[in-house]
Amino acid sequence: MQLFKQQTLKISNSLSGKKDVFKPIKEGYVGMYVCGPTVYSNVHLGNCRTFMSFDMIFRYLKHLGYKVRYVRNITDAGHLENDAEDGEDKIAKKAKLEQLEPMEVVQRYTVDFHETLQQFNFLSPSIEPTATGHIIEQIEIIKEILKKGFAYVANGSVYFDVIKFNETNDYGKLSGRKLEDMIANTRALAAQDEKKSPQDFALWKKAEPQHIMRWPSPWGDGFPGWHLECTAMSTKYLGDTFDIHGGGMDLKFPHHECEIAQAEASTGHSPVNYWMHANMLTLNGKKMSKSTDNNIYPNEIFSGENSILSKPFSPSVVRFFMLQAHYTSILDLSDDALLASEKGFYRLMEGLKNLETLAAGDTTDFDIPSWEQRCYDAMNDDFNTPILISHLFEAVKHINLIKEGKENITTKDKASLQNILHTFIFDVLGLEDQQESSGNSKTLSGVVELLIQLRNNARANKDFATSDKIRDELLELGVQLKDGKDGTTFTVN
RNA sequence: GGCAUCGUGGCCGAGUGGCUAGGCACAGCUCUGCAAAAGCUUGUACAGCGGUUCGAAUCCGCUCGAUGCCUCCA
Repeated sequence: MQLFKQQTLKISNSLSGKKDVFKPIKEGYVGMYVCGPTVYSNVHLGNCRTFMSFDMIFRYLKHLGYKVRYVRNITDAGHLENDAEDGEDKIAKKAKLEQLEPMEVVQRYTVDFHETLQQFNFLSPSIEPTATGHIIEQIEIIKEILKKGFAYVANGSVYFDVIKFNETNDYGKLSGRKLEDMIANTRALAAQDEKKSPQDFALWKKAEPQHIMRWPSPWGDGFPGWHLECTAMSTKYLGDTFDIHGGGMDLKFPHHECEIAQAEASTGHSPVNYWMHANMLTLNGKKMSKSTDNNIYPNEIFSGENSILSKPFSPSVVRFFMLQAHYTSILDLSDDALLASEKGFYRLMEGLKNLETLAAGDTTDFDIPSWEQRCYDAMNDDFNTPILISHLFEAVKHINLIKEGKENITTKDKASLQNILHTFIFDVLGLEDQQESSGNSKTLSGVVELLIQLRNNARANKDFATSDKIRDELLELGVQLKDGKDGTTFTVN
């Protein structure tokens, strides 16, 4: 069952800039941390893509037999609007706006987040820590960084000293930036007096009297900086050095760069072996963003209530659509692309159903073991789901040929094929056959079967007016009849 | 302005120094009472211009274009 001993997994590592062979720190175990959402509004589809990519990665690692501890945080405090003096906490700002308690805001959007992810069939992470639950840990790290001399206190706030850090370490190694360039290109911001250098970032911010969310600290009442929470929570649950750290591409700089700096400053060594970045989902060719309103919410897609798409699309179709692109590529959402994915997805599900009904033969005209290995090869090559899906369609093609009587499969191979397909489609890709789960299916299929019988009787009597009427009217209701070699089947759209 | 990524056939989207991606759409054929479904076949694409090479869409350079980051964002 320890497939990882047979398969060589390669991962695109943003830190090395290459595809590296994955070797966990402790054989058989993987520690993975992914930056979760800031719960100050509903998750939009762009957010979901990142979490979906890591859900797929989590699933595949588990499938390979690794014991994975997957930590995905909830940012419920400390996320500043900007680093300027008037920096305001996103949660607190929203709370004032809506006349709610900050924790009420957090609760509302955390629930929304979970509900949305559930619809997409995400697995729960092993631990889902919150920033506010780890204030003590964050203060401890700040103390440690101060002790090492890489931070300074200014007027009740604590800042990370980037220039000092860069003397002994490499600030910018993840994002490919040089500190000199950054300094040369810094825009002159007003009210930066507290910071020694504009590149310095807050570890702890002093809370102004009107600030609602505040905690006591050795430097006075305040709240932690955004970058720090991920350092605190990742190292608390995964150790000072862990295997995989993931997140959206847009967090690479400065967020992840700062995480590296904080960890190296406090512990003296690099916190993460493999940095993974999921690319953006775009809409109208532009990145989805809460602040620019260029976004679409999952529920708007499921319900069809939006101005972009011609019809509703189910969560599995959306999931399939996203998995047809590699997670490191930018993907653009469009009606045409979703329509194409929807048809493809139904074809895949249809193939799976057809497989169950195949009659077994004496031989198999389809090299299943080598095909299976190609499926693994695709996933081992940096989780290449588009290639995996193309292989799945290859299997569908064979299934249809067998159904047509043009190829054969033995009982044993049929079971094996069924097993492999189920594993990849449902366990690894996390897709769901939503027609199956749509309830009432027993009644419906009974009724349709009856109509099929009536239609076949009519056809036998050459009463094509009746048979076509049954066929066409069923189609209008969304039931498509399919005349095959061994009788008639149907699908519901 | 700086850093980075990308530019693939009608659309979406993989990939590789020389050999079929795949899905959707379109066309022809097979099957069918007719369709649909399914199967088969065809399309010969890799932004432009140079260079390296026996050979490049794949490596290098330049040009053009797009996007991301540089300020909050997955």
